Amino acid sequence: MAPSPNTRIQQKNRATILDTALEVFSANGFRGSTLDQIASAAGLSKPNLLYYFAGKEAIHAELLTSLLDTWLDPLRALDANGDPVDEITGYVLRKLEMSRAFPRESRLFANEIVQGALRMIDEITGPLKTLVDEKAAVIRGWSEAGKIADLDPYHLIFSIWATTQHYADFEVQVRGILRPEGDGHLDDAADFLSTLYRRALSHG
Amino acid sequence: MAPSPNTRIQQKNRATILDTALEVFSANGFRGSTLDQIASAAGLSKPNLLYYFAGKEAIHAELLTSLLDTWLDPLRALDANGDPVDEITGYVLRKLEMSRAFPRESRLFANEIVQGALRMIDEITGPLKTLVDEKAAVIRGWSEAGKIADLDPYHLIFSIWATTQHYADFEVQVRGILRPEGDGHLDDAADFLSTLYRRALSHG
DNA sequence: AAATAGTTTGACCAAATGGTCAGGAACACG
DNA sequence: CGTGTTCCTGACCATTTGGTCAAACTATTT
Repeated sequence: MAPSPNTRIQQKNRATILDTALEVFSANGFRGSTLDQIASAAGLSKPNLLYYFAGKEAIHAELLTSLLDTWLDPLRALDANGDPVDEITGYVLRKLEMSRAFPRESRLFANEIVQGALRMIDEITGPLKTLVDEKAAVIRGWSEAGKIADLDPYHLIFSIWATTQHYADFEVQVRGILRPEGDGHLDDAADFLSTLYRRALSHG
Repeated sequence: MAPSPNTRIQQKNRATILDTALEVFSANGFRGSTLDQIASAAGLSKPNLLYYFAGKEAIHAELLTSLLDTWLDPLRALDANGDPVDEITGYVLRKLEMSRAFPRESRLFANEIVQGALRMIDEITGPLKTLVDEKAAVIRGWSEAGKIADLDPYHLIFSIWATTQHYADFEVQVRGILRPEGDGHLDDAADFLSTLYRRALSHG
């Protein structure tokens, strides 16, 4: 089990391990990553790594649970009292910024969910579903009040997840086709997506 | 190496192996799948499996190359001479049907691309990019002729890939939130997506 | 039926991998 | 300084896994 004290060394090494593990897991998936790989990339020996974490699963689990919260912040910020179209396009842009700033986190989740989300299913059917249900109700309210076009709110949210996370999860493909330098293509994506949703949501 | 003859037994067993391997690889990723797993699921012994294929990589490679072609058919069918909005929404719906009919293929690719597409990078920067460039030019032509709204054609194509494949790749998440029985939610997705793109593309 | 070609398997192997453990090194503190 | 605690490591282990091989078995052909 994890050591009880919380010294400077503990904090530093645990942080290093988690950051390195995020790098490795997001690039290779859980089974594609090895403890040796994580340990050596973190500049630690394998036994030392296992001094800080109970095992491979424990590191992975800690990453998943600690990062999911941050991942959902953009949706939480969707404000029922704001301007409907601005709120939704704002959500789109915040989510896209997450893909720019935290591509590793996005791929960590993508790896997990594509393979059946064995280790996340409770989070999905629990807190995630609750949050989505709540925000979907808000969006449905806007539709029914005639403030935005009539679109299924759940599928709207799915489409926002899909289009924004695509730039992180499928980055290699995007880069292979656009051949961009740096991440300027994400600015184009921001233009495209805000136009797409603005046009689709606004009443003609 | 693979045996040269092409007997009935060969055809049957190779087909069985490929189908089983698709099942296993798409559910667990390359490194998450084992030869024993594939062999026993296919009802064969491991050495017998390796009588038909040179190795794990060979099976995986054959799946990737042989399925990519089918995967791109919907985009190939986009017709420069058709009605622009109908062509694009038709493409969206064909792609969504692929997610319904071939979710395993979708997840096979998703697994691969999320992890850097090491084994597919040539296909991406080659044939795939060529096809996308060609169709993007068609769409750009429609924009410039004022037949559809002015939207970046590359990001439009990315958004179509993202939104449609989402239902296959992230199926667990979609099901966790919608809790649908069967695949009726894909009909709702079809409605949603055709409305979304129709509204965004149409003028006025 | 004999000969040939094609198919299947049990036994085996080397490498990789997650994990353990006893002891040593570094550190904190009275 | 001495002592207890925290941190780190080399050596080791069991299991898994991709792959091999010789031998046996089953078609197919002549």
